[in-house]
Amino acid sequence: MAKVSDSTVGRLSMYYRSLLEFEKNGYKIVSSKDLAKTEKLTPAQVRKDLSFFGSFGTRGLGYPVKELREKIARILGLGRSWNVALVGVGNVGSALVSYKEFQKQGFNIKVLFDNDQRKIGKNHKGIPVSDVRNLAEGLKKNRVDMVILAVPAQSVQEVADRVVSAGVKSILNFAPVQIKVPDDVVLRSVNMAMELEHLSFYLTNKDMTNRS
Amino acid sequence: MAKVSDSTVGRLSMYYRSLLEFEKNGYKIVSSKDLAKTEKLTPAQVRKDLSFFGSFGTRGLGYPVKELREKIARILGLGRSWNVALVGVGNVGSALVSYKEFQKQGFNIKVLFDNDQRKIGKNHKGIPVSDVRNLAEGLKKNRVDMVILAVPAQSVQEVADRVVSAGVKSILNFAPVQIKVPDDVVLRSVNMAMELEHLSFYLTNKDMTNRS
DNA sequence: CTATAATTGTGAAATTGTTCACAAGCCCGC
DNA sequence: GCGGGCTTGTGAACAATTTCACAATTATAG
Repeated sequence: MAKVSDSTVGRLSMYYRSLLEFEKNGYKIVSSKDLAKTEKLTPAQVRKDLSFFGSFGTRGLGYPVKELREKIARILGLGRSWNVALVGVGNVGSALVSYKEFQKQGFNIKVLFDNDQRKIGKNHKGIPVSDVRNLAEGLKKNRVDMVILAVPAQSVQEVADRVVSAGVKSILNFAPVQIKVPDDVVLRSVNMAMELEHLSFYLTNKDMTNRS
Repeated sequence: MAKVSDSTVGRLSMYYRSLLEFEKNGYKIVSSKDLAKTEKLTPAQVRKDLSFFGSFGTRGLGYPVKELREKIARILGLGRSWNVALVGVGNVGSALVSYKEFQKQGFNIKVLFDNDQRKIGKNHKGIPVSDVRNLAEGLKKNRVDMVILAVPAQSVQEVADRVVSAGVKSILNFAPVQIKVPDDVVLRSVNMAMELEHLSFYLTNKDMTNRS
């Protein structure tokens, strides 16, 4: 199978959500054109993306909604439940714990870590908070697949290093700095400040841009 | 001036942060190589990105840290203060209000909107909460430049439409759906569920990927 | 004052990602 | 069971982005 780009994976998530919507509205079949329209893409893009993983449609007709959604779910690894840990029960961390979308997709936050003695040992929204000094132990005990980092910028690299040593292979970072991990660890970053900077860039330089 | 790609703008934000760090550590000059290393890019990429906006370095030497940081700040529109409104004072919205990074960069959340009568009229972390029914009015009164949407998925398009009619030209969306806005409005989206799906994709399909 | 070492700025080449265009295949009505 | 109308799947063309490679320029040491 050919290599798949990051953007294709991102779009798969979008198709998945669109398909849920179509399904809810009673559609049995959708065309690449339908899918493209809801996501502001071209039909060719949709077909090309899907073609990396097989051929799921019927010529002359379109794609069976339910089946395609299930196929994409399987591709994205949503068929199962993942054990997630979150480090840093501050404002952002706290919001993520309550973020319904995660549980809905099978991402179960099993354990929280913090360095604040007042939080350690208690439950936060029903999830136990452990001492971040026992990170490795806690990650292993809970068979954690993914770690979300919501710690301050200055400590995030150190925490990430310890997550990596504990053998976890995928990390989602919310601190506004670029962290470094070995090649076999998958890292995604959400940098909210950067997003606002994007906006201010566009407002400041209305011309010189590539927006489609 | 040539068109500038989205990825270039994103990297400018990264350079900006790196330069702040270099400056804090007393560096007066950095090379494209130094900048590249901290962000895991190639030196050529750094130079190419900067070259879209002018030539800021000295051959044989490198870039003056302070000056380059200031130039990038100006390019990104960080020299000034922006008026920001946030709609949806739930978990995510609440976390964003306390997010220090925003104020630090000149993004001032001036007003909050919600539809919960218990919140309306009160202050939330020092910022007044208005009724979302008075959105247009509130946006105008506060001369809002950017709106952050942290409302539930099912109502986000409707709210976005009203933000657009009120004349606001840039929106940062945190709801996990793709919303539609006219071409002259800049839209960025942060979809946290999608990020975890990315991770689970990579864990599920360790091969077939393009990760650098 | 010259040679040397370093590093930028930038066309050109290479790579990656997107769109086009069309053959192949399927459904449906007659 | 044949023809018309659609829509998929995909190689090829095109577009965008990244990397290469090197001339131009500067600082510095001798």
